[in-house]
Amino acid sequence: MADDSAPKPRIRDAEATRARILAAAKKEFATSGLGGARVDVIADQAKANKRMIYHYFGSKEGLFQTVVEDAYIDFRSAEQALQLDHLDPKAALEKMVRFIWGYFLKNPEFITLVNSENLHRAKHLKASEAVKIYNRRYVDGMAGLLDRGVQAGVFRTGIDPVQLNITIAAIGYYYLTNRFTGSIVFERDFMAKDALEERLLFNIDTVLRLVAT
Amino acid sequence: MADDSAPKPRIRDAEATRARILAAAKKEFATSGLGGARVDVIADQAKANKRMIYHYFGSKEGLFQTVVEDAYIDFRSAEQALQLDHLDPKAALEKMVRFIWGYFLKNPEFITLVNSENLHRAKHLKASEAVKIYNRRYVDGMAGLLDRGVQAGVFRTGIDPVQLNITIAAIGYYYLTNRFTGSIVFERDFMAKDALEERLLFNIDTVLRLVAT
DNA sequence: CAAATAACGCACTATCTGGTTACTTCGTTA
DNA sequence: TAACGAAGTAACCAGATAGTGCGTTATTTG
Repeated sequence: MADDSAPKPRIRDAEATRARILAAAKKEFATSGLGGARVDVIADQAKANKRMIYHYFGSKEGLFQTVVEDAYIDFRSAEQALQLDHLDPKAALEKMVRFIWGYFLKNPEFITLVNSENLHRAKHLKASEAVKIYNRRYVDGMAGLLDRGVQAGVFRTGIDPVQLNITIAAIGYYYLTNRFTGSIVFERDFMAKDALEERLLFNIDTVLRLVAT
Repeated sequence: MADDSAPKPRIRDAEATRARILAAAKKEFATSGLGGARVDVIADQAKANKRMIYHYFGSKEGLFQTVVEDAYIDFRSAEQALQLDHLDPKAALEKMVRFIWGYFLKNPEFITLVNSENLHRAKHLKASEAVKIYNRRYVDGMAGLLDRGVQAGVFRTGIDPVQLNITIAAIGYYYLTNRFTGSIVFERDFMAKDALEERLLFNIDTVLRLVAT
């Protein structure tokens, strides 16, 4: 491991090079998918040599795997940082819906990476124990939130936190991942400011009605 | 156009060859995406010659475009055939949710094709006027259904049929398209019979609560 | 039945692509 | 400071890949 606190800038910097490759790969894989992505393009964009990619990641698929795993962990980490405990259950749930929507909106690569990974039947994520751990913590948090709501008499009982989480993600994810075909077939601009705001409010409403007593 | 009622089987059959290519292409594009799909594989699978693909469709992208457009029209056509008018509004809406879920489940290629098309920013669907027409008819149908529900006093007013339709599709689509990563991170088999049934019921509940007065 | 038309297929190519070989340069430390 | 390992690079390769040129054969039609 490199010394993060090294004061003098190094000309040779393994960490930095690795990070540049990862950033470039994330972009290229997100834009073109695994099959469409080009290793040469990634090397160029990273201002690195193609040989370095194979040095650090072994293969194109190895690189893809790292990109996908990192993206997943980033997402769940950001979620974890939300601190919903001190909010009342309804407010906490609304904040969660807003957060997930905002994350998808600000990180469009996340969505296309997840799509790519599912096209390949999640074979790159299978190994990752880290992803499971992060997710368990998240589901527990959602279960706790639902319990609090039931105690407070504002949520109904018997809601599966996993189903609820899937639905919260779904109503944002689907709208955004299919914004191109959606804008054509429904003949409206899915990414217009008003349209985005309208969708978010509709989604908050959907979720609150779903859990209401 | 070929004569469908031709009594004697033809060795040379343009229609049939075209259809075989289209079917093989649908499968290959759905499995590997546009970038990952191989023209040679499509030709093989179609028991046709690669030359025929270029004869009928001009290019790999031209073939992809036809596949995507056909898939879209198939979906909306099936939807149109539902005949919801004679059902009471709640039953009709539930039938719609069940239909869309069932369609996604039985036609997994549809989902991956739509994902691919959105990865490419819907550039292949842009030209298709047919798709828009089919969709308009569908949205009108949904609007009519909502109106009927309001008249009958079972649905609330002010629901945008487009938002509702997006949500109905979303809660099924997301679950199914992300079933591979979902099964890993949530540590349950998304495609188990029980899990599928549970998800469908959860979704019907979600939609009925969303429109309830 | 002859000629035209359209379906079909072989064999080829220019280019691309993931991956590698062989080498140089830098930074650290014994 | 010598020497050793790690970072970095350019040139290269074999196989793959989208796309074609051109000839052949079946079907239709005047």
